[in-house]
Amino acid sequence: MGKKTTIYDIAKKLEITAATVSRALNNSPKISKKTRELVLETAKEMNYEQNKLALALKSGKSNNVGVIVPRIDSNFFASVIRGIEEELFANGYHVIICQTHNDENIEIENINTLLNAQVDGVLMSISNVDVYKNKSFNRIFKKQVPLIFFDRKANIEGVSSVTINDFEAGYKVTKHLIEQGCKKIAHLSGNILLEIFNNRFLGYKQAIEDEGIEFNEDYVIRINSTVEDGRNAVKKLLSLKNPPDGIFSSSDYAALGAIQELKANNIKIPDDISIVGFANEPFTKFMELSISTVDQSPVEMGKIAANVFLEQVNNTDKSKIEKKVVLTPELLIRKSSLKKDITK
Amino acid sequence: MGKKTTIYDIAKKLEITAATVSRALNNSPKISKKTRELVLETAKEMNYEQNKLALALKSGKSNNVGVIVPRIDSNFFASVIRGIEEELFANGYHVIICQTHNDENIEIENINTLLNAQVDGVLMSISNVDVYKNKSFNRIFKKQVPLIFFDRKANIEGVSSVTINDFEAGYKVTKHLIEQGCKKIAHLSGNILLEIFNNRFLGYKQAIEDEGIEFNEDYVIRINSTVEDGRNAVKKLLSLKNPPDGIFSSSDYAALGAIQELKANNIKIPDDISIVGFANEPFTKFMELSISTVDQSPVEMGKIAANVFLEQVNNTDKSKIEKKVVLTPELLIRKSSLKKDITK
DNA sequence: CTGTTAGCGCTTTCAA
DNA sequence: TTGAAAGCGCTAACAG
Repeated sequence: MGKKTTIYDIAKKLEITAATVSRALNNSPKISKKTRELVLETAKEMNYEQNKLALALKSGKSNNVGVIVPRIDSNFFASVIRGIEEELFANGYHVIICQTHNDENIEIENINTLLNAQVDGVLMSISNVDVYKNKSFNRIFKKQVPLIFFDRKANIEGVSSVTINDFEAGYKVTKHLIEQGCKKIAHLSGNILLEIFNNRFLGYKQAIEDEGIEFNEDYVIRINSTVEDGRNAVKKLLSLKNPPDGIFSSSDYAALGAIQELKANNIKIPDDISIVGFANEPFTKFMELSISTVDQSPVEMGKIAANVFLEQVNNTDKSKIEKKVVLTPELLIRKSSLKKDITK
Repeated sequence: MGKKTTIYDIAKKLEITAATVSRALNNSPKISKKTRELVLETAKEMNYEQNKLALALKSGKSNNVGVIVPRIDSNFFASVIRGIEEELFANGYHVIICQTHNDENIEIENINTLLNAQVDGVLMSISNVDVYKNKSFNRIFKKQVPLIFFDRKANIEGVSSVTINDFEAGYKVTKHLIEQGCKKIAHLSGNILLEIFNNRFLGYKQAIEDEGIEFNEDYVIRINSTVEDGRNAVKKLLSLKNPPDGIFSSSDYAALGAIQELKANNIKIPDDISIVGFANEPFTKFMELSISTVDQSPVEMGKIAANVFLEQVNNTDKSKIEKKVVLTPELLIRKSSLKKDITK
């Protein structure tokens, strides 16, 4: 009962050979209709189930892909994974999840164990910018396992990636704030070593310069994407001799913290200070004072990353495919940055 | 370069046999210190990496477990999965994610493909109450693959589960509303066929009866866990000749919709109507009018489910382990149900 | 159309 | 302490 039936069992029963059974099961053309039906029938009778492990060992394809993210319990990453899973499951792949918690050692370990498990590909959002310099990381290239970055990528030649245009996002947000009448715009940034944060910052900078506003170093505060850091950043900003009248936060959570702190100081939003976040976390929409933010279409990002992987893995000829997909961010203007007295 | 080195390669180089290499690599006691060191050394030199697939085929253990949830992009499920992954990765297992989108056919298909992939266990939150009656589902018992339910479980003898005490949760919430002075308490329920929703409902009913309040069928509305359904439910409630003064929603999203609709009708929360949700979704805390809710400690739930699996899989003797873990829900009282003029 | 054979990479008796 | 050989379950090349 615990023992599973193999193709040998059904071969023996039918007094044929395992190869024939295999052919029948796989709809090989070189088999008679009669035996095929017979095999299929008795296979069902005997509750035969294909052992994918044997197939995997034989073919060298596990039909598993690894997905590595900092953590899964953030709406953004969970949504990307949702997209990946939906697309890949439909193509016969399973998705193995790994979290790094932004720990470089764990990140490397994840890659190692995934490769040992013979995954057919790795989709990841890097935690550590320099991870690709690690020796273990190079196994992925040596083994020629398709690697696709999404969102937090490293810039490696020959490696595909799916991102949004963070520069454009930063530019759009800043432009929007300026159009709302803001002249002194602060920026809550993240780890500038990560491309995404650097690009958002560069977009911000470009926008204010394009509008003839002078760049002020004091207005740029580098923080983590947390509510608390957002609050602290605002404390710092308010203590400036010339505090800002607009804030572009690279994180919704920090934007939330900023709003809390501003309210605690009886500062009116958006009239005194307008604010825009980033990522379109669900709560931004639900607040009474809804928070303007940037949508990154994470589910679509996941689907596209999955499809880039599929292309790559199905690409038979030697030509290396390198695909850099850049999605257009969508600025969602909500109450936190929309002044009522402005008529456009 | 693309070809990976096997134990045969290193055996050949050292002019020993693959078996010896295997023993050296696995720290078998029956091997000389000298050859072991030699093997380990050249293994490193040749960049040897164990092929887990071969091991899996040989041993019948894949070191993968499947996790099946309705969808991954909800904070609750993502958090449970986070807990599962953290616990299982530390024990050498990989987590394969599957989503059902509440589609029974997909749910069955997920189970089938996971079993074919030879997972060592399945942790799931069921989408369809009757899924266990499906013939395919029974493969899981025939194969003796450990099965653990979390949150949305079916009541099957011999199957372990990790849940919260939903009855207690429903009871606590309702009692709290009564203590706040509510006398006419409505309940937004879910699919009553799922134990979790039925138990919350039963807790609710018990509480009002314990307090001498008459149960009113009109106050119980069965909806989906969405903002829109929450709004519609409130519309219905407000149209009653005797509308409620308190609402216990089995879903935070529905609670949010309810609040939106109440506000649209200029009804004061919590003074005119108090409201409590369920699940402690992040947004409930962030609203200006923060929403009272029930925390289910999802990360811990995941960790426990993982540990129940580990116990089960490591249990060598024949004795069936059936473990039904029931966690205590925590009522989080926030603004939406805390009347200022009440002094306790 | 079907059978024979070999092999994917590893572990594990059984002998030596 | 090491070697030889079998086998996990499947597929594919080669014969017939």
